Amino acid sequence: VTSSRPRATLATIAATAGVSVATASKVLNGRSDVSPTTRARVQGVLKEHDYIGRAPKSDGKATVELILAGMSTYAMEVIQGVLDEAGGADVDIVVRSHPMAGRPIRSGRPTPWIRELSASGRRAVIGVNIRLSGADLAALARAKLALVLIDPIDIPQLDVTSVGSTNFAGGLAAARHLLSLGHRRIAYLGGPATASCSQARTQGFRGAMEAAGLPILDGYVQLRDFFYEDGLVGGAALLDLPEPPTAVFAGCDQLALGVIEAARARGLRVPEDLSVVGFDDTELARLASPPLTTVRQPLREMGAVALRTALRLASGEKVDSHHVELATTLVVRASAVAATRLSAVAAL
Amino acid sequence: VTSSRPRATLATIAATAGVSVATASKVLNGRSDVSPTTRARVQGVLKEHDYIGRAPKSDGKATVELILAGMSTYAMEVIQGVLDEAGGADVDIVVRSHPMAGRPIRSGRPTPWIRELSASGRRAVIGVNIRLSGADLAALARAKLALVLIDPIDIPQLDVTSVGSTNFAGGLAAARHLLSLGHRRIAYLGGPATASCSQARTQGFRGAMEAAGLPILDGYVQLRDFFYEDGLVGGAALLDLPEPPTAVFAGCDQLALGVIEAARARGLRVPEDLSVVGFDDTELARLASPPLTTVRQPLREMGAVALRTALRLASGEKVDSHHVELATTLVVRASAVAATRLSAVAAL
DNA sequence: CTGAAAGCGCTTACAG
DNA sequence: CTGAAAGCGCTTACAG
Repeated sequence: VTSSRPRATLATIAATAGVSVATASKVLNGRSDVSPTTRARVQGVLKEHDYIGRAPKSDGKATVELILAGMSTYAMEVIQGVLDEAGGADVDIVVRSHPMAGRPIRSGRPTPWIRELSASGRRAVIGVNIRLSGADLAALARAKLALVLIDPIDIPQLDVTSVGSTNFAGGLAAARHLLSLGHRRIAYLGGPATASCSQARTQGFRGAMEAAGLPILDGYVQLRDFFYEDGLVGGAALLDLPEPPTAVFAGCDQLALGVIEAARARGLRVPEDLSVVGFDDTELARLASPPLTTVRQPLREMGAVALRTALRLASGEKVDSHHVELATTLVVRASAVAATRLSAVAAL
Repeated sequence: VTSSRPRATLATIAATAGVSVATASKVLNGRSDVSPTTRARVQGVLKEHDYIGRAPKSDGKATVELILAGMSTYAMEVIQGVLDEAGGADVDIVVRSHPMAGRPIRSGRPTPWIRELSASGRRAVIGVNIRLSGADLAALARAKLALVLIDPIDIPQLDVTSVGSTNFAGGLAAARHLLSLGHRRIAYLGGPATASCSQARTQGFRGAMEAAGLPILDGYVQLRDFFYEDGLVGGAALLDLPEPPTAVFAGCDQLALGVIEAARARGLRVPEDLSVVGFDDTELARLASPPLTTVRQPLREMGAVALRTALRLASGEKVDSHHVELATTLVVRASAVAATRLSAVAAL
């Protein structure tokens, strides 16, 4: 774990392995005319020194790696933002998806893909909805790779740069909107309590209800995951309550769509019989029927900001704040309307 | 447009420009101690020869470029498929989005991004929903870059490798499904007549109707673009017909969602009052309310096949067929149901 | 199977 | 401002 020795050259590799440069070169290139023992020895040294060959032509385009916890309409917007910014900044973006990257961390060793990364000559890396262990962070630092996290699962840490959005304010705005529409029986269907963005939204909701002096009824807060299926079962649970809500605030658009479908399956119409507000404002919200009223996270802008920040970090600049939050805004479409007299009265 | 001269070396550049290698090197690296005239001359020669420097170390991971005509849930599925396959094949994928790349072609010069591409040492390129001019193709060939197109806009050409899906069979299956449900007044809302995939779907629809001995009523075929907004206005046009359809087959999922929303805006329920079938089976279909019955294109598999093919091409292998089509399948969900007695009777 | 030697493509310190 | 010369990091044909 030497912090910063100069890039290893074939000559030093050869010397360390006690062979000629010619032989080392043959091993490197997988030629067949090398004895197995020699080959093994040289390969050992090669690996040990993290040999990566001659420095790449510097005038080649910089490339930054974009790591997704999985593909989704959410990820799609972020990618779009990063790509747009990359076009202007003249950098290449290599995308990879690691479905495991959002899961809890076990070991103390860096995740395999971090090792690969250090050898690949990237300028920086951007992680979306990802969680990194201390070992990962250390490996990245050792490889001198700038890192920016978008909407990190864990609460923003001092030693990682991250960009998010104002989730608390967003939760507040969603609940207030429903309140201002005259709803009183408002339920919340949220994502996992372990994700920091999710916690903030939940507290925003609670805050608004409290400020309005309204109680949160029994069973009116459901915390699951962020998927459509969770919306389906969470929505069902809410609608099957003895005293069902007249409005549901869902912690993301997929959850909201699940609620809408759960309502439809019960013969309930949205927004006539049930108002629904989502969160994110991905493509899904615009294309839903009815079009979804939702809290917009500026995902494209978040992608663009992440890339700009990563590039700045990579060129050695200090960054003002290790965490920035872009503003969320309420986008009013058609899935939430004024509470009917009936339901408003029923709530008294 | 020389077909295949060896990679230019600095020595030949210098000779052509009538300077020493040292001077050429200085120009290449942007050193200041070169006279403006000399610099200009050398730069001219550099550009003329498409100078790209020493061949990159071959043992670095291969990287292939994925070019999208734009970001969408369709593109998202394809990316996912390419990424999955890339993980196994150990190649990096750099993604770029060129919103213009699907537009009609004007000039006889290669598109700017093709020029950049040749210098970047990619192993191959995959284009999604893209159209390439002869000049583009020639530039790619000159750079010895393998190319595979996914769902090309133009009819598959002999000199480009492409992968698509059985659009005609898909169109046929969609229409037959509606027919088997007892619908008679079936309309078609399709994408642009200029896209070959779109033409095939349209003909599939016509074929099924013809085989059933049913006429296609006046105004029952609407050809627009593939966007949600087109579904909205196309759906409106269809529903406002004096004799509106009882079922609509839409040429893609976004169009179908537009139709569903157009119906909702008129107080019509899907599927009770109107059956809708889509095409593609992107995320949108699964998450729609009601969940969309649609013709599935195996977009992930298409991405995976495209990458495998591109890699094979890049390593000099011949490929059996310059165009392969993966099978489409009808996915029955909830947006299309049996025609009500009323509408079935009305159609007689 | 190994390595001395020639060579390639490039860069850089330096003399003019 | 230019280029001859030395040098770097690597590869390859070939002698042993």
